Formats: sequence, structure tokens, C-alpha cells
Amino acid sequence: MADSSKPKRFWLVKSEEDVYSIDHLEKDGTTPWDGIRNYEARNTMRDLMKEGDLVLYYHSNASPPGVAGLARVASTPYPDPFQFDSESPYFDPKATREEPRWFLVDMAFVEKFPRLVALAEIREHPDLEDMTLLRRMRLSVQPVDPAHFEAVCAMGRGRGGGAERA
DNA sequence: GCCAACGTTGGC
DNA sequence: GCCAACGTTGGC
Repeated sequence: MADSSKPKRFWLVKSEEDVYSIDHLEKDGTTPWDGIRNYEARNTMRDLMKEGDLVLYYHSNASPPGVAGLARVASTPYPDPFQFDSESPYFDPKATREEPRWFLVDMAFVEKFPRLVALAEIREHPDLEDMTLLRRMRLSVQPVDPAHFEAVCAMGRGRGGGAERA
């Protein structure tokens, strides 16, 4: 009920560019963020993400890798259907419909940045040295500090290295 | 509950 | 394709 008064949280998700890029997401509009098989990433989607939260969309296995734009959390959490599908690479024999193990949310396209914010630029930005992206290389769903979120968006919308201040 | 082996992620 | 980082599994 009073949800709209709560401060928004920000997140980052990784997707392999050649598997599911931000252009795919723009075309689809909304997609289930399935196939996540890491407990910390699952807990973030299941327990922490709220509909409407904004998400940095990161292209991994890309050249160069980096943040390509924004998505938005577009559902409440629900069980990842592939955990029940024995034909799927994401099948989990220990998961049951009564007690699912893996949860996901839907992601909706918001915007593609005019320019990619490359991982190398993020590394070089003095205000971003504590960003989870740089500290937890293999975590594919992760929180983003609001100040870090704003800095990355500013870089993506054209204000280069972030050296200037308002 | 420790920890070595193993498998995967993901930059380069 | 290589390999470092690091999460997960399983023996004990």
C-alpha cells in the first residue's frame, strides 16, 4: 500500500551479449530472468527486488564488456519453470513444485544508452572503485549503490569519464 | 565442518 | 583459447 513512499533500490544484471543482449530485450519488451543458478543471485531476486526497481543491464562476454542500458523489475518473484524441466540445462532434480529451489523475476526494457559504459571505464572511475561489479566478478545479479547507479547512467547518457561535477 | 577437487564465469 | 577467480560439491 505505502510502497511508493519507499526508496527505490538499484540492481545490476549480467547477460551474455550474444545470448540475450539489450536489443533482444527491447524487441521482447519483457522477459523472465531465468536460468540463474547461484544462491546469492536467487536471494536477491526472491527477497529484495521490487517491481519498478531500475536495473543496469550489463553485457558480459562482449567486446568490450559493459553496461548497455537500463531495465526494470517487472514482476513479483515466482519459481523458475526450467528447474522442473528434465530436458532443460537448468533442470534441478532436487527442486519440487511444492518446494521450488530457484526463483526469478521478469525484466522489462527501459532504455539503451547512447554509448556503452565499458567495464574498463568503470574501473578507472574513482567514484566507482567500490562498485560490487568490480569486487564480485562472478555475481550475475547484484545490488548497486544509488550514487554508483547515477554515475553509470550519466556516463551512458554521454557525459564521458564523469570528471565534471554539477 | 573442513577443505581439496571440480566446474563455471567471464575478462582478455 | 587461456586462465584466474571463485562458488559448489562431496569425501572424510
